[in-house]
Amino acid sequence: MKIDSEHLEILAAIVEKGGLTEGAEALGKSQPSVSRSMALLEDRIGMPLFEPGRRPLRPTELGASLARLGGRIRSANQEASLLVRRFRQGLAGRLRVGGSPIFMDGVVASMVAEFQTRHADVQIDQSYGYLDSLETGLRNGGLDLAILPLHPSQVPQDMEFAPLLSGNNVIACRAGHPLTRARAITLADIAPYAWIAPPQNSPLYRDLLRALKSIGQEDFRVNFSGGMLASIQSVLAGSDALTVLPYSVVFMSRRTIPLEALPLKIDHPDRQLGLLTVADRQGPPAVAQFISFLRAECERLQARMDHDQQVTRRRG
Amino acid sequence: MKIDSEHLEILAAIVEKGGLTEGAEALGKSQPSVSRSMALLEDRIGMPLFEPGRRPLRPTELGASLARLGGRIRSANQEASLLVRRFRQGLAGRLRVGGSPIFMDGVVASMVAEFQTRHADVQIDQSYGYLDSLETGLRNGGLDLAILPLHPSQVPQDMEFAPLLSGNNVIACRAGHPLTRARAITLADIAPYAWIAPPQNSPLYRDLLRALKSIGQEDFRVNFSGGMLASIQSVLAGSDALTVLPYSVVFMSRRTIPLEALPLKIDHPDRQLGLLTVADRQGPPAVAQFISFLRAECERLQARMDHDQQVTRRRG
DNA sequence: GATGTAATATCGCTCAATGCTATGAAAATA
DNA sequence: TATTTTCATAGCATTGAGCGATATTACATC
Repeated sequence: MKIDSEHLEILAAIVEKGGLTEGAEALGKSQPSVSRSMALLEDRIGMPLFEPGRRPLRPTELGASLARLGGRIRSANQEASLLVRRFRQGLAGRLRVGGSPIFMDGVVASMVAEFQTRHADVQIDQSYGYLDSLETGLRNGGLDLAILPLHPSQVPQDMEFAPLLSGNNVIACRAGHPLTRARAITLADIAPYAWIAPPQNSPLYRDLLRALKSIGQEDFRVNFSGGMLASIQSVLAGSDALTVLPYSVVFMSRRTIPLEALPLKIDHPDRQLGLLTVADRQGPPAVAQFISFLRAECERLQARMDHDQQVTRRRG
Repeated sequence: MKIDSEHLEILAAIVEKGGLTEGAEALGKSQPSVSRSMALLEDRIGMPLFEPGRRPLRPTELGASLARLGGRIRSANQEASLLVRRFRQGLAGRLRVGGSPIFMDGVVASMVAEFQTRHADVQIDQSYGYLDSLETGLRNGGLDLAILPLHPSQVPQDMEFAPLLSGNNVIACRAGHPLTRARAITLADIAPYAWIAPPQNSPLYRDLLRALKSIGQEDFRVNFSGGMLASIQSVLAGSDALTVLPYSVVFMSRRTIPLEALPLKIDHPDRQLGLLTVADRQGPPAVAQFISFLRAECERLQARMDHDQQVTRRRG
């Protein structure tokens, strides 16, 4: 025999409030409605739930026991309502974000930290990849969101790209690197130093090649490769090696890792770091929350970077 | 916004069984029914519960979370069903029993112990009283059952009395008491010994007076009064005092307390120890269980007592 | 790919349950 | 006893659950 959970919840409210009328009020129902519900329940289980002929309706032993269970049901139900509300507001849920490694590690991760301090119940699953894998991830539903540098022409069919930051790269080195003391840097100045190479298949690696080509350096020596950002930062900080990084990454790293960008104009690709999403799919609300958060954060970051560059330029 | 608990239960079943069809089967409902229920729930909360376009229907993050809560509701509901079933069979519940002190302590308590080893979930609230207080207790619903010695003419209006044991009293003393060695006891033999008196307002006290009168002893000395059975037993066992007790109490006590009944015919009242209940009220099923249990136990006890008395008589 | 199979969604229908207001009955309180 | 409070019942409209029949869609297998 299956008992209607709704009935148990009503019973719990009545017992808790100490009377049918008050219970009905607490439930937002009319008194006759709950009265009839209880009569039906008593009929079904074939036993009295309330002591007969007592006016402030008092439960029998069985009624009290069932009310306890009804209370458990009620609390589970309330928790469910709460959960739904939080999900709707994007304050709970899971979020699968994929992106290019350097940018995710160097910029996005700290924003994730900030986001999670505000929305503690949003779980973020991060993964790494470049355009191809991210695109398929978005298409098959394995990703809600991709973050990567992209040229407008590269945006796949049926997808939307929202720029977050300018994608210009710089040549990075440790703070206090000999080259930072030079007023104007020539090809000959750079030649002696070894390079840290990003992953071979990364756009950043192609950027490195292009950048060096643009300043006339065709031949270069690589002394470290294959590392993710944390490794690159360590090698960079502990040696005189050079590498190519998005300016935003260098900028964000300054607090903890003493890096500098060489004041050297390099040919940077016409790309922007941004968000790639499937066009007509909004996914869980937490995605929208995260996106708007990211945009706001990046806007602030961009402003700080612009301001910083102006100051540097004026000084230089 | 209130979520239908039934929907959460259905969701839990679907997620647990890994598919809508199997979930429906487990719930004993048709597949279209649960499909529509889920569609309705999705409509209400305004968010998808299942990943779109997956054929062995897989829950979204939200769906899985709600399913967990649905599981809690389901288990509470099942527990409720179980509870009702146990109540109906009299295997659970609360039982308020009142009775005359000596008999409750000396006979009923050990039967309660036996009853509870079989029906662990029946809680028994025992109280003490005599006819008047027991009757009002039964009438106002404070008692489910009364156990006391009663003469048929004393049975109140609208109540039923079911005899359990013969109510004859005996003069009790410690085993090895000097009087037990006498072949025939005379009034002069008894005269020197002090008496333990039951409570002044108890029927047993009146029985004591009557018994002594019947054997011609008008004057007697009381050296202990006011004690409940455990005290009486201790005083009895540790001294040469005498008292009047129902034979059944002496009989039941023999195992632990070495008592004997004097082979002396006393005028015992025409009463029987039995159950008093309100006529047209069956109360909780546990009452019926307990009553039938008591009757069986007392029948066995009566048989043992009869047998024992025959043997004693033959020997004596 | 094409096709067959299994899983799910939709439709049309009936019936049970819930909702309300109005009102009656009974217990508690004065 | 009179009055108030509290619960039960009646009547009626609406919603949702239930079913079978059937359409649709994803997955599997060739």
